[in-house]
Amino acid sequence: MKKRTNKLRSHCPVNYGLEAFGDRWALLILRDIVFRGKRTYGEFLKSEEGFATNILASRLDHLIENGILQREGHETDGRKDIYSLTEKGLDLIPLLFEMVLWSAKYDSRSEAGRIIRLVELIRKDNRKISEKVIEQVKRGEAIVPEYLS
Amino acid sequence: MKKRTNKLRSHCPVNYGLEAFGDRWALLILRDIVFRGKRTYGEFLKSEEGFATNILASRLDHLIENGILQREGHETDGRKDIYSLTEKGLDLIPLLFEMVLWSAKYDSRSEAGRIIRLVELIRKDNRKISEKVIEQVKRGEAIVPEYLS
DNA sequence: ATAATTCACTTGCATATTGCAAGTAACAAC
DNA sequence: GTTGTTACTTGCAATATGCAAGTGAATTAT
Repeated sequence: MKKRTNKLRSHCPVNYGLEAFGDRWALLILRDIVFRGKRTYGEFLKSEEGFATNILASRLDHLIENGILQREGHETDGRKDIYSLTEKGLDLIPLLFEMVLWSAKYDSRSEAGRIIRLVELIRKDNRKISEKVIEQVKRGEAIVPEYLS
Repeated sequence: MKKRTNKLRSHCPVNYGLEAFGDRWALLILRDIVFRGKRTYGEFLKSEEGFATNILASRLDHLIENGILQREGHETDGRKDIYSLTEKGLDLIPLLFEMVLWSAKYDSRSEAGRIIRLVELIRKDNRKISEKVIEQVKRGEAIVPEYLS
């Protein structure tokens, strides 16, 4: 992916977002934090899409550089780091949710079928459910279990 | 970009979206249709981010293959094609708007500063303003002029 | 105390994508 | 019929992707 060189292609808001998280992997990391409560490199590695180790490392760094993720050492295991969303990252939850809505509508085989209740809540009031989920994620919770059908 | 081979990495809704439009150029095309009323290859080419001709062609094809864009011949000029959003593509407007909100908040130099009224309307009720804008875009209108400060 | 294992990467390299510059075919203008 | 425009395609160099193997630090097992 294009390395950030302190010079954006433009300051258009869509472009800004694309440069911050717009590739085929970055938002999957955010998804795994929000939906599954994942926090470590090893957990992220175990996704159904199959991250390459160097790509995962590169994307984690990119998200940190863009202020969307933060990294801190593990409490008791010096080998591991813990990744979490910053405020800036948490504010991407409504956008993730719009993706869920869109895909639930247009992918007939979507796994969104397993969290129908969440999809309904997003459709009803994305802003409201996002605020609730932001609090959950701040506490380190995974939201999928609560909504599984 | 990864060529679609009739096999998605997964049917996760976030991944589905990423495979449909998740690279650094595709959503800029949608932006130019929605915000600027652009319709032709030549108009898309003239963006501040600077599309490469082969990349633009490739992304247009990809969006058409994914049912997000449609192409029809120009009424009177056989050299040109007219691109427009399908229903599936129009349904991405709320997501584009969430990107605008997010970037307006986190990019201190954001051009979103020029469409403050639209940003306020999105923040207030994204779904509502999106429905209005979808109708405008269906009529081929560009929304930026109406909201420029 | 030492050896084995785990975790988070890095590295080398083959393959794929990106994007520049030039070129092409169809069409419009003159 | 000639010239210019539009939407691309092509060739190729640069860059990114991703596989497989390897590395260092830390943990666990002995």
